[in-house]
Amino acid sequence: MYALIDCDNCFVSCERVFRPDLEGKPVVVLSNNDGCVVARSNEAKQLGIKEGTPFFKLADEFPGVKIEALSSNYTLYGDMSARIMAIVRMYAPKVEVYSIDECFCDLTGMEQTFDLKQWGEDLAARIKKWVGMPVSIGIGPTKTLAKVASRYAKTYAGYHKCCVIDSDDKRRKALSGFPIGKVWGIGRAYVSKLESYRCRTALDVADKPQGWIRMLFPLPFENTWRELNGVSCIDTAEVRDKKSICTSRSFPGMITDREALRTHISNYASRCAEKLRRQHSVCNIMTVFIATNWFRKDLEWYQGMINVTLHTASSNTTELVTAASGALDRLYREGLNYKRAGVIVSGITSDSAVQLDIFESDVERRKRLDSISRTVDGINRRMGTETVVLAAQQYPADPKTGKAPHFKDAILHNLRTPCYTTNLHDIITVD
DNA sequence: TCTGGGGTCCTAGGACCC
DNA sequence: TCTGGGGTCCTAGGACCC
Repeated sequence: MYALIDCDNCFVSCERVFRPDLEGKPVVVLSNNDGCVVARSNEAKQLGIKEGTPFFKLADEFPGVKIEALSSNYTLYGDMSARIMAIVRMYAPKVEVYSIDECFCDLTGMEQTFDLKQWGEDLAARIKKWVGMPVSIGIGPTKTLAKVASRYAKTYAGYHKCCVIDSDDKRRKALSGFPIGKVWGIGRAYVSKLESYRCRTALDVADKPQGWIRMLFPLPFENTWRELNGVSCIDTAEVRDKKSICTSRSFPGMITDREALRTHISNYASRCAEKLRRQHSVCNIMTVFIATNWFRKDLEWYQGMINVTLHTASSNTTELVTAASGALDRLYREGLNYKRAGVIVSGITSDSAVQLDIFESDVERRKRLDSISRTVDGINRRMGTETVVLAAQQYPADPKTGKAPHFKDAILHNLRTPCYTTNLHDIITVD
């Protein structure tokens, strides 16, 4: 059996722990640059606010409605998430953190000693009490069915935050009331295809013969079908190294200047290098892209993407920033208004087995650069991110303060709440 | 005026090889 | 007139997830 522990409206609930005044109100949390709605409270969902709605459209779409909007505060959400996962690990031996707001537990063998329904209810109550986060727990013989169960636990108060599917009767009953589009692994495109075959509920799909599924759908869909029928085939993944790592941003305004773009690209490359080193990896392919604003139909649209192959796989900041900077020069076109850019690294392997380039002329230089990057990581860990950066990463100084702004401040977040749990200056006071 | 960021896997098609 | 069969690698794009 598998359990899925899923936070209810995670980002909104994190904020409400420290802002009880937000209880009962429609609350939304916004993406970077306060762009789109990425999380909604139940009240906001009931109003009909859709995920992904641009923030600036909310006022038009819901005139006269008071909606509380907050910038996203990933430092806070990440810390709250870590606390929740720590509690789950006290309850189950095998935990797979699936995303910031959910995790799977492999409950194999626990059925014999635990009443799983009670186990789930206790865990949900514990998380609520210790962290303040409401969670819903679904338990079933496959991960997909655990997901189905968690949705029932979330929707109906009668389940006391935990729903268990532990018999074929319960499975069929749960699936017969479950819209096909809510099934894990079935998105928009499959829904319209399935509907054309009169499949509306999850049970309609589950009851189709395997040959029919195989003929009409790609391979991964067959796994979903099996899982709906109680055959587990999505196993608990151990924590794996990333196969690709991306750092990209949209800009608050638009950028035309090549050097301003270069500063951003350098920071993305540097951040990718950090992420690589954190998982003890190196990469030998780098993709750099820049794009203008897709939504501005009045301006020229351009999207450019370039792959760079590194002769020797690397994770040091200097080499990756140099590569990215060179790519930018090949991509850049004069006179355009750029809105988005990013760096993706792939061809990722372990840093313990780097194949050196036969023509590498200066192996010592490479070693020095790697060692500098490791030292900088250490300083930034102790003293705060971006304490030390390459000159290429530095933004022009603010004329008023004389200080160079940080990369992390290059995005807008006007409605940001404090980092209550990670910054001593932000700790809440009680009068 | 203002429209996010980070992943995975699969497939189709083209270039190339024998 | 009639033009095979078997691969690899790469890229672009689409599907899905959070």
